[in-house]
Amino acid sequence: MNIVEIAKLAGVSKSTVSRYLNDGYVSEDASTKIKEVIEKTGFVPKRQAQIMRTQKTNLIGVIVPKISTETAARVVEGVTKELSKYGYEVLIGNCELSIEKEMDYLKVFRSYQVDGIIFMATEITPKHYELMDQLNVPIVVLAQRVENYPCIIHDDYHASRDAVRFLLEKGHESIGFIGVGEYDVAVGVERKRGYKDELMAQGIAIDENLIQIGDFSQQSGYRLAKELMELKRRPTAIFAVTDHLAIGCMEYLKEAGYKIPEDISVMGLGDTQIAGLVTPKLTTIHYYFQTLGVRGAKLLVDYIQQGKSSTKNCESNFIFTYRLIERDSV
Amino acid sequence: MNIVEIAKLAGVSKSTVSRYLNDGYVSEDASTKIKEVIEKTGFVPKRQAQIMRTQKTNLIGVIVPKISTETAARVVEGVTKELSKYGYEVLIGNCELSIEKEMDYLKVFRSYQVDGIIFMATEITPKHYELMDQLNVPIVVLAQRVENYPCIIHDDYHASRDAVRFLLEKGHESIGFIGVGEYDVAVGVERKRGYKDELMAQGIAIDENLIQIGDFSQQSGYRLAKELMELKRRPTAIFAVTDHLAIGCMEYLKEAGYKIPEDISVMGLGDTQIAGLVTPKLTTIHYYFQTLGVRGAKLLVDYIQQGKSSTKNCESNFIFTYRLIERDSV
DNA sequence: TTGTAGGCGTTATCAG
DNA sequence: CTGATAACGCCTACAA
Repeated sequence: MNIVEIAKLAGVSKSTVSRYLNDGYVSEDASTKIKEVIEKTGFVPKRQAQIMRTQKTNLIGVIVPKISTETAARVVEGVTKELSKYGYEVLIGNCELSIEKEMDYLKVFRSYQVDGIIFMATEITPKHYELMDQLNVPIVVLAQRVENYPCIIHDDYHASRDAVRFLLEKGHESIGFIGVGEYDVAVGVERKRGYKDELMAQGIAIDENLIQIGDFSQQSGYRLAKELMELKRRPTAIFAVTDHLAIGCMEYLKEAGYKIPEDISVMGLGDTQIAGLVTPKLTTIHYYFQTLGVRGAKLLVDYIQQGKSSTKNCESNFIFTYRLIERDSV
Repeated sequence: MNIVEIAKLAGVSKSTVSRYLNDGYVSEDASTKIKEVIEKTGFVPKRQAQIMRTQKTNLIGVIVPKISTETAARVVEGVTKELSKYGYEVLIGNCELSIEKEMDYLKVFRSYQVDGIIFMATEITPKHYELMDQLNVPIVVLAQRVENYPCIIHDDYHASRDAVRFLLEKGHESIGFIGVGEYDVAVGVERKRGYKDELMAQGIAIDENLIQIGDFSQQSGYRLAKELMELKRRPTAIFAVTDHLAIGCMEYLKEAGYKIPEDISVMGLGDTQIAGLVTPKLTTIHYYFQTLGVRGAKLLVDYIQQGKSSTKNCESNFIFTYRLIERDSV
């Protein structure tokens, strides 16, 4: 069923049907006739053909590291919600933590001629840059700072400093750190930098033994907490760079018979759902992931509406604020 | 940049380029020449034009009630993972719990001529059926039983019975029930039916006071637990139809000074991430959401490969099993 | 092995 | 206000 058949049935030309569907610059007679036929047949114009003609897909590609991750899901929630306001559809690229897949989706999205791309990144390699540069479509990067492209991120450095300062103010001087590898700049580099800088700013020497690095898993938090507590000079508080790590950390501590926060304090970062559900409730820093998604989507839409064919060198980097949530683990 | 320009630069006809891109039935001379040009220009054939010609979009529409929900995210993880194996791209329809939006996406997906639809449903209305019937595309429904269409669901009825039986076997005879409205058949109807049937099967009379119905929120669990505990004839165990409700329930119980499971037992259903993280760890029933997504995707792909233009009356309903996870709350 | 020509379903331009 | 006609970029007979 296509526009020509509708035209035939309604006894008009296909241009008239097309006009009816778009500007509506059609006589009443023709209108009612066409309307009738369309309703009877359940005709819907094909987007592919429209796209072919107009070169506007109304498609946005969204790349996420892993959709079943709470943070990614929240970001996507925000992105889709905002985008649907503007009539965009979302092509989702779930990368299952594979960098190859990120590249693949970048390419696939190009072939689908998406109007724009939201890229929730973890690690950005030179190859990413190369691809992004030849993409010719507005791109907004989320949750990771990136050179030459607009990005929206949380202020990891200051969030981390604030967390440490909070612990310091509570009287802790020996603060263990559970982090992740530096390939992830936001989580691995910035949050560690915040930790160190805050300690130094308060005149406390960095004890490298207190700095433990693992991966993102809960087990990692568990294991590193053990390391920390088996040190001769044990910390009185532990700051983990994600809630997940903090939960793993608490799991070990509870098993080992420590009372939280009496014997040792624990602090996380991110304020995922579980933070308010564990016992004791985790003191952490709230990150506005959904809002991040909303803002990222809005920014992308702005670029598209400005007719930009690339956002390279559009260095409008937004840094999101955060909020310290005091619960029961410190 | 299109196939004609490439042809011109390579000194061949556009059909040769097209062949190079597809079957590859091209002389070596031409091949190397074309390859060179494509690499230099970074040309990528446009999907829209291909689709136009081939009428195959390689697009699958996925409708979810709310993507930031852990269950939905897990299902989508499975769906996207499986679909990407077969080279499909995913258009995501995040409905933010609005039935209108479900309809909208059904329509949008039709206009994009998706090759198939995965529909993670909550409530299915006659209007849904009407739309689905005229869609002319394979549809697989997930997590909700639906007439006339293939669907994959968890065995809510038996899961619920098993949960109750477990409680019974632990010596509880007065079991409170926290449920949700019947508009959601899987969660609202089936799980309640399981509860009642198991009690009756064991010769225990149904006490309607022990059956409390609310919404899906944690607060609902909290509030209904309160109702239950203020009853004259208090239950010694509570079965909540979702983990979330169970968590809310536990929250109230702990606040009110009850010891779990000494004073009262709590059981959930779903085994979301938090279940293993709360204190005490929640005894619940594990649901395989990601696998459900995988299987749903596979089934859809099968239908597509069979060339079905509709899955109406393809009543291949799969019922997924589940697993009772015994933790510390019973 | 290659090129020519036609068409997929729209929208946009331009006369009428 | 309406209709004919030419694209959009690709694939695919068919002929050479």
